[in-house]
Amino acid sequence: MDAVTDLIWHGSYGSTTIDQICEKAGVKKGSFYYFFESKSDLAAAALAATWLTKQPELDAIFSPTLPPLERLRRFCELGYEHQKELKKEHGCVMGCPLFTLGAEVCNQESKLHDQIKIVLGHYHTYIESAIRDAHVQGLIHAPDAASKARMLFAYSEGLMTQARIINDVEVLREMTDGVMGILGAKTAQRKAA
Amino acid sequence: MDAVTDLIWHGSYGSTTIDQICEKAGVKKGSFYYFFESKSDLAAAALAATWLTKQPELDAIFSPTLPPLERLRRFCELGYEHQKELKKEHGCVMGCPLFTLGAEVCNQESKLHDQIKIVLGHYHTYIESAIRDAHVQGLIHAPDAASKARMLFAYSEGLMTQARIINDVEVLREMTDGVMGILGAKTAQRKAA
DNA sequence: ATGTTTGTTGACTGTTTAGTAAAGATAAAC
DNA sequence: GTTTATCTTTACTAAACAGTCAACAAACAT
Repeated sequence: MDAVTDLIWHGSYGSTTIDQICEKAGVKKGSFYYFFESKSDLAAAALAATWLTKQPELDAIFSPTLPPLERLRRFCELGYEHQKELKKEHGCVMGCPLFTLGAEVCNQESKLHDQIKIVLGHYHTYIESAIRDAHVQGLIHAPDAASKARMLFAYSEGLMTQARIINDVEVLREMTDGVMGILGAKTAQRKAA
Repeated sequence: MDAVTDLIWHGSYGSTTIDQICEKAGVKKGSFYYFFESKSDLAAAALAATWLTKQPELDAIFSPTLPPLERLRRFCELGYEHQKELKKEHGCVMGCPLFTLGAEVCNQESKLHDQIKIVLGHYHTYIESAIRDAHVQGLIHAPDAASKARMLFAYSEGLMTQARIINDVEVLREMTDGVMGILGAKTAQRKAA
């Protein structure tokens, strides 16, 4: 699973072959087919496994005990730090694997596509919940939390993907300000003034 | 070129084979290699050709004779209408081929990647120019037009990609309001009030 | 008419790929 | 210690794949 994650992330789903996966994992193809029935099957399993390790981290960041805007700020900063590490390690900005992969396989590999939609939905839920809390607490004006969440989600994923395309992690430093700006939060308003 | 555009757009770059391209184009493989030296070469050429047909359209939308916010509004609405047509025709939301493809091939196919960056840069330029004009005319407060342009770009491309992933064109209807909101333009402020 | 350029074709090669199946290993269960 | 279940490997097939090349056709210039 680590092997397939690395290979897809570095290259793409389509450019990753089962032979490559097996070689990287140090496993023969027969073994592969003993556990998984196809590449998409493995990819979906790897996605689910990755999510299980990410979930506690995100639960901590989006803990309701934290001020809602602080949750979003940490989320943005974590994304930046994470990508920075990946760039150091792999030499290139990876972006959000879910989004990149989702865009690639959405019209083929429906099982994998479904798995991606589920995990992306989780991320969306975190964001929407933080926005709703922020609105209730009067920190921002966002009567339609779902709509604002879609905006934030599109922006953050778009920025991640842009960072990948131009291979520059520094564009992600704008994410916090960008998100706060979209929310009309005070930190950004103070800055604009 | 039409064939490769369709195939990549519907599926992905990696899942598109030269045989498929030739079959769809009604051409034998020998002819293909007479004009192009590889799949990435063809894809880059197709991108450049598509851009040449798009450019006049965008020049019209982003004409300096139009009010700058009107340019952006039309840009968003054109994106929605265009995707709606594509959905009718192909049965699925295609999103922005440049962005999807760019994210897929950025760590391989450097020539194609370069071509993508060039065309994406053009789009960026249109947006930034409209923002700068809007700021000068006092329609919005955006002293750093480049930064705002990056935001708008990330948001619009992110939303396009999201539409592709969830195969729903209706999320794009929010783009105009979203863009105006990010810009802090009056239309959105009025709505929020 | 004849040679030349420009393009097209089919038939081919060798490689990579997904996927299979039978034989072999390992270790726990009885 | 032998059976059984769980894995692992080797060796294979058949299809898909990229890429080549000599022969063929059409247009066109001289």
